[in-house]
Amino acid sequence: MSDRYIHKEIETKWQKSWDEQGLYTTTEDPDRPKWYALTMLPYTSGDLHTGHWYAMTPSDAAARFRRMSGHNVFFPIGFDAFGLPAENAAIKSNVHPQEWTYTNVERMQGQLRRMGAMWAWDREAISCDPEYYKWSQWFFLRLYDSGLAYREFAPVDWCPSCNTTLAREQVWGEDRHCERCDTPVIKKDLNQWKFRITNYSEELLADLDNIDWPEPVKVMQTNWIGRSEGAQVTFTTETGAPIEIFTTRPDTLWGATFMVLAPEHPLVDEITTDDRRDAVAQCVDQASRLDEIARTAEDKEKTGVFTGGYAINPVNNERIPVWIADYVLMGYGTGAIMAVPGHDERDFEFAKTHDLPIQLVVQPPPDSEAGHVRTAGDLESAWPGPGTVINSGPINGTPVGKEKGESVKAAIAWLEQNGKGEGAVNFRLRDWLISRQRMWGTPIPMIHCDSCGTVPVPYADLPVRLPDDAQFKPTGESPLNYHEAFRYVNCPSCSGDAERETDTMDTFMCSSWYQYAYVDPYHKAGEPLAAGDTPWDSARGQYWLPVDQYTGGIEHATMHLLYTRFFTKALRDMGVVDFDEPMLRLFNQGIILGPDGERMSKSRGNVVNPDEYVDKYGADTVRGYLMFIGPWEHGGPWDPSAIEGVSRFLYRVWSVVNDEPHAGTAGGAAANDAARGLERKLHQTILKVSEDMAGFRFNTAIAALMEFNNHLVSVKQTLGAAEAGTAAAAIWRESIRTLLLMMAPIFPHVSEELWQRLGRGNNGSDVASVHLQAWPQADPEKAREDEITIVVQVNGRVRDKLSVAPSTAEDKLEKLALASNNVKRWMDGKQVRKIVVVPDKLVNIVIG
RNA sequence: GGGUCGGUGGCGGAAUGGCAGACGCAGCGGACUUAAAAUCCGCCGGGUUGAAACCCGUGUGGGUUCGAAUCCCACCCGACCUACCA
Repeated sequence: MSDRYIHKEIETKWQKSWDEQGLYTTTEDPDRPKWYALTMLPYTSGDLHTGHWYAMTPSDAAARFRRMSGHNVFFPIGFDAFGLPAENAAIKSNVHPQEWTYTNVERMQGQLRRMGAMWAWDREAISCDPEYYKWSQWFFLRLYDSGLAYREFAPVDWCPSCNTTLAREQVWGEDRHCERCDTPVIKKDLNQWKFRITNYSEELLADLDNIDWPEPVKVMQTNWIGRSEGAQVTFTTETGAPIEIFTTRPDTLWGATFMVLAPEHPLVDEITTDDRRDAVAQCVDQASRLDEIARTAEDKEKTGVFTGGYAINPVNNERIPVWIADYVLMGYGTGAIMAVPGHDERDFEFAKTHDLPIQLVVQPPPDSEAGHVRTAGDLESAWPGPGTVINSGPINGTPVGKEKGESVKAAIAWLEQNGKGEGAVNFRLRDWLISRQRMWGTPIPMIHCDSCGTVPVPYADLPVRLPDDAQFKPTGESPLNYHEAFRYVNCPSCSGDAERETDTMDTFMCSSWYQYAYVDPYHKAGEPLAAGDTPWDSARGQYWLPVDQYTGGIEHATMHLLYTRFFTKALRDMGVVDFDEPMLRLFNQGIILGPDGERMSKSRGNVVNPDEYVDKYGADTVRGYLMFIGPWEHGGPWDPSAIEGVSRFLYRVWSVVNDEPHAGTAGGAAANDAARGLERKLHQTILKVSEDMAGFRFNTAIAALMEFNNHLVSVKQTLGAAEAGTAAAAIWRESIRTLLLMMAPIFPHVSEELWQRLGRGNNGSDVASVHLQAWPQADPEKAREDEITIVVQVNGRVRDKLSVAPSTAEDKLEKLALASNNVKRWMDGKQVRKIVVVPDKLVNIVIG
């Protein structure tokens, strides 16, 4: 073994040793408080990139810190293994997705080991394993039994490049593009399976108050769920058909001068008069193709056509025309609106474009910018603001507030009294579409039978296995459709000819419950399942669940993080778990950027390969560098020269701890002073680093460790060579041991190596691992300064400094300050008006 | 358009009401070396200065306070999210 720091040697050595010692095997120990630390699982892409290192190694440091602080920590790892890239690779190079996936898993396992993280490999779970997905299927059946899974024929979002439908959450941006390939989606009418996440809208919103999650995620989920209060009102067509509408402004019902239906609205056909049929058909057609055309942001002109039909406004029996327009969305509310052009900007614009009547029903306050408005004709734009209700029969004179208030309440009360409508709450959240027309996913365990209808696969028959020999043709239909042995089965109910569902599940289904799978992966492997089973060992689940600390990127705010919350609430209602939320605390790390400050991407050529840097500097340096860049939640650009600083730090620590100092050069008083100074610095550092580690502030923790090491360097010749048995020698030794303990979570390998060298007995035997040691405790008495600096200000400007003992009395500080020559000079004979004394900090003398 | 977060040396950042710039990178000077690398020591916001003292300085303008990078108001700039949501 070399006396130099050779990272490659020690990192491989200790990774192997920790494995052999079983340092990170999981045990349920009821005598110790548990801590479930979870980092978002990687997809089996084939390569662990810098982003993974940035997400995972600080997570590991936090978990290690918890462990040293006395918790029994569970820090599992696994793979999200189903999904399109595997299937696309299969189409391209004719390898089975399974082969592609497991080759990648193997490679990534190796890369993950190089991080030196405390992964619980004994609880690894891979989502494409049949013993994993049989439970995904079990969950599907339980959701189906609970009425939370249903099949519906409806227009859905389709990605023409991925050749599959998508959930609403996977359609992003103004141009409504696919979340994974950026292709704009189109609409298709298809029979698809959905989960009733909307049953939990209210609870998903309310429970955000009970979890310690970052505010941005809470805001994004709140907006996504999109709760709005208002009223449901029934209009009637002249032919007698009811048109339900939702409005947040029932107080403006008397100002409705026309109605607008979404082009896909089921009543469109019925209400359209013969003379308008061609124009309406053309508009409907155009709307259905709208998503195929890349819409420009400026093109906001409201297009629409008159249906020829009329409806009766229930509040005043007025006959108003019914239009269709694409600014009304079938997916929100009821797909029909009352248009109040006087007080809604979109309606106003539409009315102006199509020359429709405008009615004023809220008189703007005289002191407002619309104070001059007396009639609808005076309006230059809609007035959505406050005022007084006018032209509205029974609710005339009610004040309209800036927020929803009295006028809305009055309108709802009137509607309810007269049976015309009622108060209602509407959500933006849509049900979760989980069908995918792809092969590499969990088969949906359903069978379609001509005589029995849709029949669930019996629990005992799970898993419904993916065939090993499916053909991959990008047809837009699931390849399982073309696999006869898979597709044609007997009906479990009547034994007649039947067909399997050939769509597979969204991979977000697998990750909605993976935190539970880790507790006891592949539970009941090889055994038949029943509805009453629990998907993991109950004792293990009781001990570990729920997740105490989750870490991961914010990009999952309205996908995975919403789905897994829904899933947990559904499981609770099925009696599978007894808590409401899957992850009690969440931390979002930032994004690591390329050296140019841009997002890393192959096309930009700014991708940093972590393996290269691990080879050059070692895993400890890469870990430390990533944590030293700045606050973890900020992310930031990778700076190839700044990593040198962390590397140098480790070499300096190595030489401080490992290299013999030159023969003693100082003794007596000098050594005693230096020892007292070092002891103080040591305890101050413990305080600082403990706080920072607990708060994920790794950057300042590392800065404190560096500072402490610099201090050690400066006193090494004095103390490191002190005679054994002296107090000075004892403090030196305690200091370097404690430095290694504090470094262990961030720099696990080099800390272990130096810890062993330091502790090794005369016979050369190893001591217990540094990672099994307790986190050091600071003694505030020892951290206390003997002498502190008090700043003396005159009119808020620093004019002098005093050195005094801590806790010096205020009046004494005041006297000392006034006695200062500098202060006298600046006072220049002026009157003292006031003296502010902040104990242990400053004295400010106000003159003038 | 709406929302959230942010703006501090050449750079990453520290300080969240009390000495602005901890820690590190880059740079400059020096030691060691035949030389270079590595390492070690010193300097390192601007003005002014032989040096000290002093003055200016945390996106801009105003306010609160004995005292503001930090709190409040308005504005400018940037990042991210979201968007015809009735």
